[in-house]
Amino acid sequence: MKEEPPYETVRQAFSDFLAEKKYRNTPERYAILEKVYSYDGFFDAEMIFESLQNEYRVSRATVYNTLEILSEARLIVSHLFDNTKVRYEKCFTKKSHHFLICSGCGKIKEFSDKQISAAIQVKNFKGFEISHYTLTLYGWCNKCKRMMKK
Amino acid sequence: MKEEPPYETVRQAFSDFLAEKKYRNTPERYAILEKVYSYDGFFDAEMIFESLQNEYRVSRATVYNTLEILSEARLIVSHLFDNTKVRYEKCFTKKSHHFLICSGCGKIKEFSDKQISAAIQVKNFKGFEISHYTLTLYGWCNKCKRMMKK
DNA sequence: TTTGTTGCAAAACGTTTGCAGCCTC
DNA sequence: GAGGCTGCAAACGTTTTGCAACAAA
Repeated sequence: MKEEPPYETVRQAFSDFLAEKKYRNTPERYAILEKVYSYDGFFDAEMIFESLQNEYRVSRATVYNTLEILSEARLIVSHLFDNTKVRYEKCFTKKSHHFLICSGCGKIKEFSDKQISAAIQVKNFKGFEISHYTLTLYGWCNKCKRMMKK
Repeated sequence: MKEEPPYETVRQAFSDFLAEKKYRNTPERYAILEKVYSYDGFFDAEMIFESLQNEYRVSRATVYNTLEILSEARLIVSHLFDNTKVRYEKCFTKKSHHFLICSGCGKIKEFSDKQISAAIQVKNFKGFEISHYTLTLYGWCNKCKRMMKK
C-alpha cells in the first residue's frame, strides 16, 4: 500500500502543476505541501493550519485555498466520511481508494482488492474520462453487530 | 433502475422498523416518510422541512432526527457529494449506488454495472457484514475536458 | 506595473443542542 | 403516569467571503 515517491518528486510535480495552470509559486503553498506530506493518515484543514503556526505564518484562507489546489493537482484526495469536515490524505498518483466503514462505531478501514479494481478499470464510459474513484462499503463490525442484538 | 414498491409496503417496513427498535409511532415521522418518498431524485433536510410547512407543522430538529432514523432503517441513503450538505435519496432495499461525478461541472450521473457489483458482492470480509456500498468515479465529461485545454 | 495571492475577521451555512412541554405507550 | 419525542431558538464548527495590503511575474 506504500509506494511513496521521494519528497523532491512530489515537490516537482506540484511546481509543474502550478506552472501549467499559471498559478503562482508562493512560499505558503510549498510550506503547506511539505506539512501535508508529513502526515501518514488522514488530516484536515485545521490540523494543517494549527501545526504550521509554530513554523510559519499562514492564514486559514490560504490553507483552504492550497488544499483545493493540491486536490486539483491530485497530490491529495479529499474524503467526506461524515458531515463534520473534509478529510484529506496524500495520494500522489494513486487512483483508487477502498474503505470499509462500520455504521456502529464509525471506524474506517482501508483495504485493496485486485478483482474489484480490475472490474472498475475495465469499464469504459464514452464521453467521460475517469481520473480516480472511491469505493465505500458500509456495514457492521463484529463488535457492533453483537451490541446491536442486545 | 426503477423497482419501487407500493408506498404501503414502504410504510409497513417503516412501522416494523420502529416497532423493532422500540421507537415511537409519531405522526411527524410518517409525514416525513411520505414527503421523502414523493421525491424522485436527491433531496436534503431543508427541502423536506420547507415543503412540509404548508401541510404540517414540523420542526427542523424532527426532520433531521427522522432522516437519521430512515437511514438506519435503510429506507433512504445519504450521500456527501460535496461538503455543503447531506443529500438523500429513497432506496428501499437497494444495496449498491454507483456514481460518475465530473470534477469540472460537478454533474452527478448514476449508473449500474453488473460486473462491478458482482466483484464487490463476492468479496468476503471476515468480521464485517456489508449492508450497502457506494462507488464514486471522478473524472471529466467531454465538455469540461475541452474547456480545460483552452 | 499588473494582478494573483495573502492575512484577517466577519459572515455564512448546514447541523446539533438544551430545554420546557406534549403525547405515545 | 413515565419518558420518548417534539418545537423552538440559540449555539456550534467548518468553510467561505470581502477587503486592503503584499509580492510574484
